[in-house]
Amino acid sequence: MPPVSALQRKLVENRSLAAVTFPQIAIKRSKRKKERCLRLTIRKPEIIAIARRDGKVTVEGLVEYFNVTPQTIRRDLTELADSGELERVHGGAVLPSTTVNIGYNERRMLHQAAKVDIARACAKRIPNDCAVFLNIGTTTEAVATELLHHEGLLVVTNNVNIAIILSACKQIDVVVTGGQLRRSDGGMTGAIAQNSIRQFRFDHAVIGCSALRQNGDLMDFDMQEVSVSKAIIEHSEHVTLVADSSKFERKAPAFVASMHDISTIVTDKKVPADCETFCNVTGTEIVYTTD
Amino acid sequence: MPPVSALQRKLVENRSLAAVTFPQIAIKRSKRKKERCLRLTIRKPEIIAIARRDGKVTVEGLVEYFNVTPQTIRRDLTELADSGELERVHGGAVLPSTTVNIGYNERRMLHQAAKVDIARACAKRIPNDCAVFLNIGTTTEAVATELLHHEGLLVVTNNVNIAIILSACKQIDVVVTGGQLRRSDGGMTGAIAQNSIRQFRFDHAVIGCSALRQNGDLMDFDMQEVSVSKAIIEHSEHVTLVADSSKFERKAPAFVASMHDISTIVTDKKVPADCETFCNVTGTEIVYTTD
DNA sequence: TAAAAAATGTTCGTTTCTGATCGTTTCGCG
DNA sequence: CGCGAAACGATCAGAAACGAACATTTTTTA
Repeated sequence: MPPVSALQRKLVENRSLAAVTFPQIAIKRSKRKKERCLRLTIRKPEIIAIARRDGKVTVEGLVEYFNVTPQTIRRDLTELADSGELERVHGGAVLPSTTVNIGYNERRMLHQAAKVDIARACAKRIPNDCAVFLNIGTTTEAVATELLHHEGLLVVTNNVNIAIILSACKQIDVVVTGGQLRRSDGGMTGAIAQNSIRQFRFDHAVIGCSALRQNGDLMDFDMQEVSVSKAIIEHSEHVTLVADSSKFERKAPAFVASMHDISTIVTDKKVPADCETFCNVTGTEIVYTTD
Repeated sequence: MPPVSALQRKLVENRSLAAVTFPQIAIKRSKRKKERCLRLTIRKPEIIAIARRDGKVTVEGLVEYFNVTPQTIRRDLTELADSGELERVHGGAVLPSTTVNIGYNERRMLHQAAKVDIARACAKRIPNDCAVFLNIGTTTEAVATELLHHEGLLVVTNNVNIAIILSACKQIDVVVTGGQLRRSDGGMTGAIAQNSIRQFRFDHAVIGCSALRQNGDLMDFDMQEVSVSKAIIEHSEHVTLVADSSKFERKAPAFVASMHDISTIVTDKKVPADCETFCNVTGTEIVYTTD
């Protein structure tokens, strides 16, 4: 028996030989490889069901259950992982529940330094003993952290993360609006949230947005959030927009509010000239953290 | 056919030869080795789930649970700590202090074993595809963890911890009632909570209580919570009380409900004779976890 | 019915994980 | 404060799992 290295060489030779002799075959091969043909096996739905029930599946267990070889199960799991329905691990697969939280944590890190600066500047402008609303968003979460040393605040929020952050502080009364919980960012929206907001009048509201257009319009990705933001603005005396400069370059589909509604913008870099002009017209104060 | 060991030896020889001949390659190799590649183990998600449920995990306990060596568990915990999902302590790991209230964590440990059993029994009796309410309480939180693998649930809760626990699961819609946030246990009460509850009709409600009197009256420490519980009972078809046996010996001032209102009690030890008699009268089913 | 395609089984080299060992650090107790 | 025990981290060999290529079986389709 020849050593393996010789075998490998031989295999390589054979392959290249085939390619040379029958190029059409080689082409077919590569084509088939490129086509991501997903196999429709009877096992897949059942595998997912088992994974949902148990939180995980093992190759070994599925081999026994379906009475097929491990290789077949691996193929199934690999494809389920490719399509994002499961997460592959050594020896099996698990539900991909963790991925959501990780995504949010990473997003939270983005522009972290700028956000902290913005949050600090924003918190400094909020006095003690008043009623504040904090909206969804990573920047508003940063504001919550900076508010921890204020006194006599009543903070209302529709962000479950903010609720947790502020629950550490005895000096602050926290009210949660309630509503449909959004996994991606811990936000609560919907009719319940709006109804709760309508029962208050806020001295200060701190809101974020997904994007800020040149003409000063606040835009967002989520329609649900729009109606909540509108309710907030309606019931607040002073509205502060916290937005790091990355928001100037982004686009988002849903109109939330115009600059008329905003009392103060806190940001880290020079806003676009058009937007600044608009702020002058509407009397919106611009606060830069870099001062 | 050469034995595998011979093959491996040959490979090793080749590698070390390469290392001698081209030292720069050896350096590359070692660099690559230093890169922390995270292992994809099937245990990690389960470890996190256990940590969320119990507030902590021990190396010893996990060794027994997974039937692997302490070294392997340590590796898992180290990596979970590196990625920030747990916090490493001597002998095990705990939830990161940011996610959960510290004093509350300790209370969560109390009667943990009984609570998990009760939660499991309770979750087993809740079908898929229905509307469920989960009230304040450490035992109801344990129920939430056990519900993670249900499908098609709408869960409404006035407990911010439960909202966080369930937000990990894509299969479950979570609605938060909102209300005044209580620092001590993450509960939300008050008019907002009650109003939200009134907008639903629940197939199942899971509630806890601070104490259970001999005559079957459910008692609580907090007046605020009483009106919320009343609203829950009013709007639920099936009400399950989860109460570990320590509740039988406690006293609490506020009357929440009588046994008439409860469909099922899930508990770990024999309820007092008087109470049992009362359950027979009211038709309340008693489920013991020790069965 | 035969060819083609898909699914499954088989083999083999490679990667990754696990358990064992050893030296070091931390914890608990006197 | 010091000591012993337990827990810890690094390292390495062996084992298990893995993926790629190929062979075989089953299903589809022309």
